[in-house]
Parts: sequence; C-alpha cells; structure tokens
Amino acid sequence: MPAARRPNRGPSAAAENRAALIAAAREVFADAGYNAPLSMVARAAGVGQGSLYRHFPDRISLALAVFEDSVADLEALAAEPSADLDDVLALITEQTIASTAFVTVVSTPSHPDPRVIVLRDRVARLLEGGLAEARDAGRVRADVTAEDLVLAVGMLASLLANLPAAERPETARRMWRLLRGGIEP
Amino acid sequence: MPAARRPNRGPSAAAENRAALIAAAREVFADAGYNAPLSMVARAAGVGQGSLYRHFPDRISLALAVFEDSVADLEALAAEPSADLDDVLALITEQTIASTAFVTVVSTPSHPDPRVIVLRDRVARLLEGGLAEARDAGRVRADVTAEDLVLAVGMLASLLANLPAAERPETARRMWRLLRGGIEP
DNA sequence: TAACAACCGGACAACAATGTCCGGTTGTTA
DNA sequence: TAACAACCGGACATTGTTGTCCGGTTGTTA
Repeated sequence: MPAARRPNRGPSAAAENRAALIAAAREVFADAGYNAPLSMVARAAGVGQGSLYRHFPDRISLALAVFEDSVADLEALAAEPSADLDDVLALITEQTIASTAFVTVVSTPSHPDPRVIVLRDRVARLLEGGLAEARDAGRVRADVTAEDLVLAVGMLASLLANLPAAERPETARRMWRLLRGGIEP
Repeated sequence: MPAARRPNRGPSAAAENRAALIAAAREVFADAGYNAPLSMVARAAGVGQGSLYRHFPDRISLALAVFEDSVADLEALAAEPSADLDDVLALITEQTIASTAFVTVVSTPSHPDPRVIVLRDRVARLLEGGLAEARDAGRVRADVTAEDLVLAVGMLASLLANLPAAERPETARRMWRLLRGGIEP
C-alpha cells in the first residue's frame, strides 16, 4: 500500500522520513523478499527515491537499519534469566517466518560488508550464551557449536524464503523436528 | 570460457547445438548459480541467443534438460539392490555441492511449471524406496516421510547456494550431522 | 521579512537481462 | 545446379532496476 504522498516538510522531517523508510522496508522485505526493488520501498514510504538513497546509500545499509530491531529483540530475550536456548531459537524462527531477509543476510558467511559480520557476531554471541547453559544442563550435545546453530537457522531461512508465507510455519516445524534430533544428546 | 565461435553449420547441426547448450548451461548454473543470465549460456556454448531461445523457450526448459541427467543418475543408483538410503542421500548431496540449481528448483514446493512437479515426484519416489527399506530395518524413525527428506535436501541446497564452493563440503557435512540426528530413531 | 542552508521528490541517465526479429548461411532435394 | 526449407547468430527493442541530479520547498536565522 503506497503511503499517502508525503508533502515536503523541510529539513525538520528528516528523521521522520528516515523512520518511514525503515518501516516501509521492513514490510517490503517481508512481502517481496530481500531483493525487492528499492523504488518499491520509497513508494511504500511515500518518499522520493532521492531521499531513500540519501539516507541509505545502498540496499545493505537500509537492511541493517531494519535488522537492528530484530537483533535487539533477540538480545533482550537472551538477557532474560528465565529464557533458555529453545526460547531464543523459537523467537528467531518466528522472525524468520515473518521475513526471511534478516536471517538470510546474517547467515551468509561470505558477505562483503563488515557491518554484516558484526551483526552475525552479535547473533552468534547471544546464541552461545544459551548454548553453554543448555550444554551444561545436558540438553545439548557437547560438540554442537554456536556456528552450527547459525548455519542451521540460516539453512532454514533460505528454505522458507522460497515458500509462500502460508506454508512456512508448518515447514519450519517439520524441519526443526529433524534438526532437534541432531542437537539433543 | 567462451567456446570458440561456432560457424553456422546449417540445419544438420541442430542436435549438436542443443547438446552444446545443455553442457554450457550445466557449467554456468554450477558457476554462476541458477539465475545466471542466459546470454552467458549462449556465449559459453558458442551459439547465438536466437538459437538458445529457439531450443529452450525459457530458463526452466533449459534447466530441465540439464537436470534430466541428475535425476537419471539418482534413479540408477536407487535401482541398484546394494544401494540404500544413505547412498542416495550421499549422491544427491554430492550433486548439490557441485551445483545447487537442481535441488533448489526441484525442492521449491510451489513452482508453477508442471514439469518441475513431475521431476520432484520422481525424486520423492526414488527416495521413498530407500526410505521404506531403511524404516523396516529400524534405521529411520517411523514418522519421517519422503517429503521431509526432499525438504531437508532442498533446505541444505538453498544454504549451499549462498556459499563459495570451497566451503560447501564441510558445511554439508556439519548440517547432515544435525539432520541425521532427527532421522535416526 | 529577507536570505539561506538543508532537505525534498521525481525525472532521468546508465545499465543489465530478456526475448524477438531478420538477413544470411547451410545442406538437401529435384 | 537451382531453388528451397531449416536453421544460425547477433543486433535490437523491451522491460525493469539502480542511483544521480536538480529545480523547488521548508523552516530557521538575522
């Protein structure tokens, strides 16, 4: 839904425009995939292409702004004492079902942009916390690494990316059933 | 490597051109991924774009010709009495490491082209044979279906598709270690 | 209120990929 | 050998995306 054409409200609206672009990008990436045309994002935000490229010089810069929230949510959950590895994996799966873009980008091991690597490290680190705990409790095999989990989550994401949204929850459930067997002792 | 420019050898060379296109497409799909420009295939085959589109009206038609060999190999292996499910999964993984295009296309559940569905059914059927046998022997959980395996293989393929070729064998090994845990009883 | 700096947005140029078209070539048939 | 049908290949029109440019607008500052 192209947002109503936003009148030029001068420099003071810069932050507002930026926020509208991030919100629009979140929806567009979820609907049309990570490779959706950026012009579609500009249109959805009710903003000119010029403003989009001024705020975010390329696709990955825009995507990183969108993903920031996703990682923050994960980190917040991981920080809660009551949350364990399963909870974190459940949330990341839920995020993936909603939009595969985040995990797909983050789990691509050879992404050239250093900011993506930083983001992946943050995800690996928060998984590592829950993983160590679960391993100590004997709920996870000793030889499963956080890197394994990042890969597994990314693998699931790249499968879901090719699926219509309606089939994603069921497919994710079935695949986790297989993957869990290899994670548990 | 652009094959040497092929002189126009008239109608009698039609079959030869077709074969050159399939061979070139196999390499291009392996090197540059399934979405590589078709003009690159024509160039690699030493053939004009016109000839490419005359033989194969669209990408999927060309891909199906390439994949035909892959499925035939799988079916031949599955037909051997000495081969079990592991052997078939090993071969399909090997094919995936070489080129992710085949499994990626075949495992996309909602592909519009009916010929893709036929191909997927062939793969599901040959897996089902080995699966039934392995289940009877108690080497596979009772509730694992051939559809699960097709999805799992496709999931792995879509992960490998984003990886440089050098990292694929190791990643495939690690992911199968997880997946195997969910397949075995 | 006058001048200005920052910002806006869409037109547009540059580029890339697809698929069509057609003049030209080849082998074949009479 | 003459005429023809099939096929060849690349030029090109088309379509779609990216990223830039610039005339115009806005709020601010003096």
